[in-house]
Amino acid sequence: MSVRRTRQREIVLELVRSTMDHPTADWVYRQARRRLPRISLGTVYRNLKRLAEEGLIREVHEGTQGTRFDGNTGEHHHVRCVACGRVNDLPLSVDTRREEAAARALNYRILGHHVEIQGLCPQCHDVTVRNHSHEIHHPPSRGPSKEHDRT
Amino acid sequence: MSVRRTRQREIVLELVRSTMDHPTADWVYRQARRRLPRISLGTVYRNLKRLAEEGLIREVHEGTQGTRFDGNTGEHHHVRCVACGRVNDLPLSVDTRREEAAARALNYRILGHHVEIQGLCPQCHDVTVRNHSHEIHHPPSRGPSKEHDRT
DNA sequence: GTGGATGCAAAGAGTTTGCAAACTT
DNA sequence: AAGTTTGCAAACTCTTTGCATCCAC
Repeated sequence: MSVRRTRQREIVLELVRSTMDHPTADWVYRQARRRLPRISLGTVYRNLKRLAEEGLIREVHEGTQGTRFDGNTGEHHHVRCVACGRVNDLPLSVDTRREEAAARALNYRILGHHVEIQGLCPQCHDVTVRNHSHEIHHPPSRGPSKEHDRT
Repeated sequence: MSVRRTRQREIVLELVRSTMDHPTADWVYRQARRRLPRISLGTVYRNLKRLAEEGLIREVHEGTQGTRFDGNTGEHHHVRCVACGRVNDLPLSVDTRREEAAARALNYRILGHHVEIQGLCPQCHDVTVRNHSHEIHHPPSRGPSKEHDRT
């Protein structure tokens, strides 16, 4: 019933909090293995899920490249690169009162909201321009290029 | 190169447009089979993907229960039930200019935005209340109850 | 006729889970 | 000692793909 403090749990939390890159489970796994070579992917998933349930980290869905995790649990929103899947924080807040009123009118009980801006990150934009692609305004829904790996 | 008009493509598009329920690929498949018993799930996926690329329908991600499709391509936002995954449209628009300015400051090229309100739909709210669960404010990230199937 | 689209089955991601052993309290 | 958590591997879900056949143009 109670939460136990294990090295794996500690490392997973530390890693998610260590970066603003909204890492995927796999990234956390690969990093964690550098400090705890025997850690398993299943354990990483279990810890991520639990930490999110406890509210210590946040899950970020949207995009098809798998769930991402966010160590910043304060109120903020996201920009997502439609090409590589990268996510960055946006500190400002939006007024969603009208949406929430509309949702209430549908008899929803409102719990929260999330704003996501979609775009091309600097790197992907450069690539697109360099290839003088015609697809700037119709980028593929699944990222063609792997995300520029930051470690 | 050119798009061919096939019965499968027609039916998939019709089905996605026929409902405001933001169906999953599987729902479209099950419905389509009633009219075209030999249609395959692969074909449904291929058509959904293509129709989305062509802009005739829209993909809605977020939530872990798989991608959903939206026949309404006009500007609007969504409420999602965190318990059953159901999605409804919200007609109003939000002012995201400040977010977009922030994204631009990060050198993103902005392509669009999406606002999602999270909540409990009427049915799931009722269930939660009836069970006097303690989890109203911490609902599980993966829906426990299957979405109330509307055919 | 020709190239795109389909059905089928197999393969791929990403994520979850059962179980015995290991560890936390 | 009691009960959690782990590692491992198998299982699952959702989605994509290879390929021979089929069909729209």
